[in-house]
Amino acid sequence: MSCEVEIERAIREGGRRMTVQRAKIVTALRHGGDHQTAEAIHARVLEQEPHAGISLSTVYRTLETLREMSLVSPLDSGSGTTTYEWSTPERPHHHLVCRECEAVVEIALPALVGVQGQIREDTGFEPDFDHLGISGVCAGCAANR
Amino acid sequence: MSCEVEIERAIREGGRRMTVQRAKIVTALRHGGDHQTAEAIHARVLEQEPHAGISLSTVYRTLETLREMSLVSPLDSGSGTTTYEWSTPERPHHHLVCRECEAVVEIALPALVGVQGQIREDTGFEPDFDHLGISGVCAGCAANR
DNA sequence: GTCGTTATTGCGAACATTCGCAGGAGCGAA
DNA sequence: TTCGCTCCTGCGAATGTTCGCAATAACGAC
Repeated sequence: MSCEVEIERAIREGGRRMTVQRAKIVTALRHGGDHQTAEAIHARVLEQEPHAGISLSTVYRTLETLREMSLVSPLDSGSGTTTYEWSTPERPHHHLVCRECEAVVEIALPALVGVQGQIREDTGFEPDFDHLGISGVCAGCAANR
Repeated sequence: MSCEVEIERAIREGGRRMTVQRAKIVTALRHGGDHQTAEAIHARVLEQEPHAGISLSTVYRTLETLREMSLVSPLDSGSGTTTYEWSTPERPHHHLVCRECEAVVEIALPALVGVQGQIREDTGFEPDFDHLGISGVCAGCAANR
């Protein structure tokens, strides 16, 4: 999923429509770096085109649509705000979110594939293990106690 | 942690105070079954004592306090409301939350202990793996597509 | 190009949760 | 028992996010 044209085609599949708003949100997401909040994406769109008049609701709805298509991954940072990043299936990773300082560390966890298989066999449930947000306490905060 | 007196002692440790509000919330939690929302706990307290005048903020704050003490486990059901259950360290389990029908299935995942060890070794991060909420799609919803 | 269907948008209200503040209450010390 | 410190509470406002609705616009069919 490297170029905007491919994304447009992906959006059209399944009866979805390509709109100017969606195009702008996708561009903002892809050029704005990782872990952006909905508010930040909204601001970025308005900044580049002040008369665009895009609404925050639309940003949220588009992000939800893109998530359904596995194009973006939300990350609940624990502090009440959700951040979003463009999916990178070629580089699967998870996030360790510190409950105290809210730092986020990326980590690859290939061992989870086994757990995923176990869940599938035991229950038939298909877990979303491609982008887990794991909360806990980071090394720094643990030392500070 | 079987009886209210022990809980009271646990709360007092660490400079916390035992209040009537906290006692009522603990009772409501322990007698109200699993996976209650803050609103439900609040309602249960008021129901048993209509003149108690306990506020919803206090319910949220008490739940947060109890979570810090690992006495309750929150579960984000994905639909925007969080449910709470009394911790059962003697019966460790996780929750599979279906993204489509919101059904919740409990599952034991002893294999996660290995993953926990890997995270700890690689990063020094101490993950909260005692009560994970794993989202995905349940067998029924997967079949219905 | 025009038309009709219907997905999508913007708006404002609703929702669940958190926060700031001033008053009240718990608990240790005397 | 009283006192004082400070933790806790209730209130109302603020937060981030979702929802309902009417208006708009995308896209396939002709």
